[in-house]
Amino acid sequence: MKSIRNTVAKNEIHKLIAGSTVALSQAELQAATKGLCDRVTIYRILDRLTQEGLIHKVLNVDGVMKYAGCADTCKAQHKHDHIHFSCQKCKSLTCLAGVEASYRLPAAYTVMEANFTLSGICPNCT
Amino acid sequence: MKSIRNTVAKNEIHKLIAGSTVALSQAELQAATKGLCDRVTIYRILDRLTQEGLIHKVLNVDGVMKYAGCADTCKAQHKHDHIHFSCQKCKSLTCLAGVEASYRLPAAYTVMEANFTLSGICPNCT
DNA sequence: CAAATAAACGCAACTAAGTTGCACTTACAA
DNA sequence: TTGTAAGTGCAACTTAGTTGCGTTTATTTG
Ligand SMILES: [Mn+2]
Ligand SMILES: [Mn+2]
Ligand SMILES: [Zn+2]
Ligand SMILES: [Zn+2]
Repeated sequence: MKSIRNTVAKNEIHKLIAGSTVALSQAELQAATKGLCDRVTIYRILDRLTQEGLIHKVLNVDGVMKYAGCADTCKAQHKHDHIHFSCQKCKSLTCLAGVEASYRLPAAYTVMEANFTLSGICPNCT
Repeated sequence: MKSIRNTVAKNEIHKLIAGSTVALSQAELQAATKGLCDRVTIYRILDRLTQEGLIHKVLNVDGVMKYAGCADTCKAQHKHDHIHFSCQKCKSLTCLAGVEASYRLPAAYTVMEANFTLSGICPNCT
């Protein structure tokens, strides 16, 4: 059984993501931590936190991966079907925690994951 | 007024996209055309076709851009709010032309574009 | 507390997608 | 037919993400 260890870098990065209202990219985390650890280490920490179910990935509209903290309600059962919003002005990517999309697609499709992202102007930039 | 010219490469690539049931990436188009033109040229052709409103972009779940033909109904007014399906087995990305998602998000958000992609198993792979 | 060990890390090298600059070629309008 | 701006090829570059490997360190166990 491969155990997962706690390290300073991991805790710091988890705290940053959990305390952020917007999803963060590896580059943003690296800038925010300024030499705390190597960039490769950040990628590996993000993988671990994702595996542990503490954060979830969101692909931004520019193709760059961002990471957001899992909500409290997520602890019971992970479900990340909420819509995300990508602001074209401030470039922020936000989890719209409560907002889910409904759709009806032809059967024969088996859905395993949903990736819904709207882009436009966020409230802060209006 | 900058005009847009027709070239062999452009026509060939447009035909490939228009005749495909799935969205295609630059790499896939390059493989399908085998030395028709440089890879940079493919990127530039894709940009032009997009600008002309003949194709539209779809970001795949792996962060790679794919391109799909615009539907006939699209000629009246472009609107690409339909859902896309990304198959985890055959890696295909399909426009679900008729299928749109409905959602209700907090006002104060101004939506300009929608990017809805479901992933799972497509009918061909079931 | 000390030693063992597997997880975590740093660094260098690599891949893959996409972009840019510039000289050369070609579609097409005049 | 010819001038010219649009299109192309090639080399170089950027940025995100991955991999291999030798070294460090958190945690377990005696
Ligand atoms: Mn979660
Ligand atoms: Mn269209
Ligand atoms: Zn989210
Ligand atoms: Zn589409």
